[in-house]
Amino acid sequence: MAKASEPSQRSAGAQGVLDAAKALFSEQGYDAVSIHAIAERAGVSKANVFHHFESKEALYLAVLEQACARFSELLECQQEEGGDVGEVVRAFAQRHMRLLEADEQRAHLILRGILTNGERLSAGRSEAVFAEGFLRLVRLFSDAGECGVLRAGISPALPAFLLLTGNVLYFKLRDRITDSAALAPDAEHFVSMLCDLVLHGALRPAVESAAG
Amino acid sequence: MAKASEPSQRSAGAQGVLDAAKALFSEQGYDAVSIHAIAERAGVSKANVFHHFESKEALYLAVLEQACARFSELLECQQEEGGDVGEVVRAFAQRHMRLLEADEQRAHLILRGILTNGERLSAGRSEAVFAEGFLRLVRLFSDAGECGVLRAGISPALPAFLLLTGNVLYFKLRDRITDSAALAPDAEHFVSMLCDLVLHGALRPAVESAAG
DNA sequence: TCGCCGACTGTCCGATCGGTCACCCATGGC
DNA sequence: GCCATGGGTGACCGATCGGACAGTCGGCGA
Repeated sequence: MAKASEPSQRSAGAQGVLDAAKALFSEQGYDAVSIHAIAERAGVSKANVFHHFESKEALYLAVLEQACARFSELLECQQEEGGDVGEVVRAFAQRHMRLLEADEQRAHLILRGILTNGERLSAGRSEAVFAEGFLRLVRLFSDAGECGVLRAGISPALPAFLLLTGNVLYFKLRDRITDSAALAPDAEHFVSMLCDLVLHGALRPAVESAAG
Repeated sequence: MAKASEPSQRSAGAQGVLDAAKALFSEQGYDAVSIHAIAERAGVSKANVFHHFESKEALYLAVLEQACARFSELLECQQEEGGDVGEVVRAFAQRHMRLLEADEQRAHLILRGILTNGERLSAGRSEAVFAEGFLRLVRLFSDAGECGVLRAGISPALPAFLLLTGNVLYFKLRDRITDSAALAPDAEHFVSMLCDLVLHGALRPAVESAAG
């Protein structure tokens, strides 16, 4: 039995099950999805699901693991080089948003793990991948703070928090706000405006205006 | 049978069921909670639950309805009087956060309805109560914008969005961030800092500095 | 050619799900 | 005394849940 051991190199059948599970879990959540539904979507028998994964929970964790792995990988592969703080932050935020949009199933899956208070199913992996991006951004602002670029009384964690959560909640809620008070025509505009506001609110005037 | 008709004046037994359901739904979600568990927690039989509520879904909606009603009521009872835009916004944000903290079960219940993409169970009521606060805040900034107080290129919806979602996500995530990059010592400090950053980022320099 | 092994399936299981039903019992107006 | 009524209950229902098991099939190395 292959079961849950090596995360790499799944057989075609196992990957099919994994893909079906990813789609269903991401849009309905753990409890609302039955093994039967996953098997049906994958075009295999229910028993086959248990052949590849030793339990429903193991399958869910495998789905989450794969989603987080790919997300972390993409987030990490590009290193921001030094330069203007504002530009680096803008680039990071845009990349983060594009990463959310690139695979909506993956994004919803990870966010679900974070937002549903880890009430069950460790999901610590989701938190880790979120924390990873968060801490990198915090460090960016923290360094800026040591150079005296931050306004007084602003914790470096706050702008980082606002940028990430702003992106995330825009991503989750955008199709339910459009009607009345429109936020932005599209995600890219939103991120641009968000960075503008946050940077202007967090950096000292001289530095910020010099930054553009 | 009383069943689901008048939202007002439940019998003691029915309210006991409602309270038990509220506690369980808020911390585990709809699917993960069984009628048996609710009945056990309320100290009544399972059949009794169906005596008071015609189905699990009706019970859930009743719980949500009561939670939203109380939240809306509290949000609405205090009218902000005119004056300094910054002060009004600060007062609103602090009140919003206190409302979240006053009843964590209620808050988690409403947020769950919003954040789990309404994948089932209308939950439109949660969205409405969220939208209510959001639109009021947007109008505030929108009026400010017409007076030329907003910086150019800033949509009035953006600072409103940031304040509300900032509060909400701080409320949901605070106990999982404390370790490394601390955001703020407590909720009140967080809201204060958040308002400072958002107002400074959204308002024109002259106005903002005059506002304190 | 045979035997092995992994992918895959049909069928069954006990548990639990949401929900129904007949019934009990205390109360109170007549 | 009597009956109507509403809160409350235990026993039970069919459906579905996650999971177990025995067995089939096809490819591959010896």
